[in-house]
Amino acid sequence: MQDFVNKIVSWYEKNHRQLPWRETHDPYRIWLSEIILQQTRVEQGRPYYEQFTTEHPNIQSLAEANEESILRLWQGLGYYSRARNLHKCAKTVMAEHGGHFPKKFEDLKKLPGIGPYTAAAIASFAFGEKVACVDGNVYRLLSRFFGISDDIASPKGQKVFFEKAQSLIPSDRPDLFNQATMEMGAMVCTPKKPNCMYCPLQAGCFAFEHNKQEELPVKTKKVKVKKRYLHYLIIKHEGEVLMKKRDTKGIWAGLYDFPLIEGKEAIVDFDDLLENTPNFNGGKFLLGQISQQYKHVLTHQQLFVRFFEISTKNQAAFQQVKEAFQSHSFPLEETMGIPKPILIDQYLKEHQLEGVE
DNA sequence: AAGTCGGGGAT
DNA sequence: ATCCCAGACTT
Repeated sequence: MQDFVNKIVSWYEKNHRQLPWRETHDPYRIWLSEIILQQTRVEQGRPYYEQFTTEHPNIQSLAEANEESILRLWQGLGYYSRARNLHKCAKTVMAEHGGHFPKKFEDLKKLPGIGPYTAAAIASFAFGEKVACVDGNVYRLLSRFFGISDDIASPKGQKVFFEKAQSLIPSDRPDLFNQATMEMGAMVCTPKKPNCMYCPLQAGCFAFEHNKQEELPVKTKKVKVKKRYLHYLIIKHEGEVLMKKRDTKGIWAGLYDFPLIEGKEAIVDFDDLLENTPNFNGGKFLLGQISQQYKHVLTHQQLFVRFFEISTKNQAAFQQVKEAFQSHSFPLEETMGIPKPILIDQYLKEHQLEGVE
């Protein structure tokens, strides 16, 4: 299969995109880019990479930052456990590895947030180790070219593909091979309507010959989408608003949102909403605007969300509600710097949250 | 092995 | 609407 390697590498050398993390061998920057790019498109991740490297040019800087500032930088990227593991990993590298990443694939894999793919990427791009990167692009490319129909969602299938890639990777410039397989998958061997007419691997491709581009790769994993009905209370008092840090499990872990009332169905007016809300002295609050219902779609959940704006001039009542929801009070102008789900951030930006006082 | 975790772009 | 993106972690 020397031919496969030669074709793909020479295609890469002529056609690849210029990306900032390809201009360096700094393991810190390569690691950072790989974490950002997990399940994330290059064009979505790129500005975050620029922000992170500007703000934290080295791993020591990142390790010394506090977690909330990292989450704030990550805001909008999703899969926030990546950000928390990023920070944890930086601290581990500083504390246990003298500020230098381990160089071996097997050792890299032990660090938080670094799995088989990311370990292979760092080991090959930063340190030249001969270990194959197998991401979604590579599954697709290998599956189609070689006609491999193992399920890429199963550990067994992942093993098959890793071993196939490992059998192909050349000792000379393994990093180039890894970049090339991923770039081919991203630019030519795309999920829908692959560009077979421009593909240097067209001759010899199983899927092209048998017209099975749409059936490969095989992926069984099925996602069931849950519907949830969220009712946020935006409670204000003298220019301050209550916000609550979310638990470390579930969606948006570690981010801030508002006091939340969740129900099995949508609630439309204040009376119904506050009926089941403990410690809420309705008489001391002024009920303000009720927002439209927003539909926020995630991979596993459909969220139907409505915001209820409430204010009070009574300090004691405000304190009482604050404690009832185990929330914190922030000056409105400080909410900008707090890490939030994109939904909350957009609502805050669109509604200056003035008025009702 | 199955479930969970975001937001957005392409089709 | 559906799929999936330079996947990893938890149960």
